[in-house]
Amino acid sequence: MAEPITTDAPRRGRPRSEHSRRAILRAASELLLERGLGEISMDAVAGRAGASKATIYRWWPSKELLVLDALLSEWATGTPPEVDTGSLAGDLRGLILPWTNHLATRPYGRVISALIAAAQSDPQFGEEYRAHFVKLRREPARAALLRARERGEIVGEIDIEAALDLLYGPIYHRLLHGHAPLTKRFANTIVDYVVAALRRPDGACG
Amino acid sequence: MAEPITTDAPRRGRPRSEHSRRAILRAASELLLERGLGEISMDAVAGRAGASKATIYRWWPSKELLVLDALLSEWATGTPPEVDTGSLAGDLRGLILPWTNHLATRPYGRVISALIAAAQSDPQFGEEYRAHFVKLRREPARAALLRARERGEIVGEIDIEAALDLLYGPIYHRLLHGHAPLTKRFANTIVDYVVAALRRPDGACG
DNA sequence: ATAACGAGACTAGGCGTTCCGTTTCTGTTA
DNA sequence: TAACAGAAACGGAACGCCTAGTCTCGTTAT
Repeated sequence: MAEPITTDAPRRGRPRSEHSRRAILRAASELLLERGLGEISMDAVAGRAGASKATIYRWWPSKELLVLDALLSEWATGTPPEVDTGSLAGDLRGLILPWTNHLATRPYGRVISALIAAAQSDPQFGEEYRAHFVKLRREPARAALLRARERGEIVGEIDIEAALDLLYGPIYHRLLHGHAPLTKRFANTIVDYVVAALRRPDGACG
Repeated sequence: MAEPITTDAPRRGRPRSEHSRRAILRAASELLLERGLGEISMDAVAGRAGASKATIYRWWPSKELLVLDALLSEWATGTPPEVDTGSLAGDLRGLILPWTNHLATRPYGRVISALIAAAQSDPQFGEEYRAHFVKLRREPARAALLRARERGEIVGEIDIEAALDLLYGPIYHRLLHGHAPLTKRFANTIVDYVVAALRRPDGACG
């Protein structure tokens, strides 16, 4: 995102300052944690980073995309480790528990909700956000569901996409609405419910 | 919200203009549907309503609370009809399907997400939002779950709050993230999953 | 020669406030 | 009954303050 062009030939002129790049991302990340997205200004980011706003806009097209880059760079929200525990419940727990803990211990809520709000009116940003924050999370869970189906742990006609929403939706719901705490116990309960729902999608027994 | 004081004695001075009040709420609601919350301005609301900003701020303390009042007044998001169909699936379907349809046919997403974002940094507004948009929806569903437990349709130790999140979370998830469509089929699938999960919370049979 | 850098002025626009002259009510006095 | 004074709301418009994003300038590194 920050480097739209990648050329092998040496560039002419003064090269980009790696020091500034890191300072800007760090400042954006710090301010994001202290306040929310709507409560920080580009002037504040520039001031804390010791950079000028011109430099920021030279490399990032908007505040939202700078913030997205800062999150991806500093918060280490990379692909979760994909472990195969041999059971659907174990696989899902391995995905959901660390992530839920991450969400609950940092002021993610206000940041994520501001990103979602920004995504509503800026389709390009929305696509970028979904690719990094939503789809990246869904794929390991989708793989776990497919493994469970191959093992015969879940049977019948399963709506995989709906099952993924059943898993992640409740977590996001509590994160964004804050009507109840986002505890480890809650995450475990959701995983239990999801597994139970998929084992008997029609509620029958036998 | 608009009438902080309710006195029976007639007030002195010029009374509040009901015409202006309605015009302001109508203008706010219309602009909200055409654009989002972040894309409308108080000047635009005042202009369309033929009112002055001073009048708006005379009765509503902020843009967010004006919008909340406009939604509650114009969008008729009253308490859903509480029907007792005799089965948990029927009760939940009666609650979820009309609401999902409502969300899908109007540009609710961008508005709701902006409200959620505003709620993150304004606790007082957040409480107001949750009371009207979240708690109001949860209570009939909670009642349906309790009826099902009394009937013996669901047994064992049920985490009612988590079950409500399992029901509403996926809907909000698709509404806000837009990674998949919010169809009637999806809502039905979620209800089926929830009922299946609650019948066998531990996944066992027998 | 080229291009990025920091500093800072600048534009454009939004929220919320304040002042102004006017309008519409109530309460009092003649 | 009629006039008048006070109270409070009204529309219009300007204003202060803040923020996103642009632009210019002199400087610095390749």
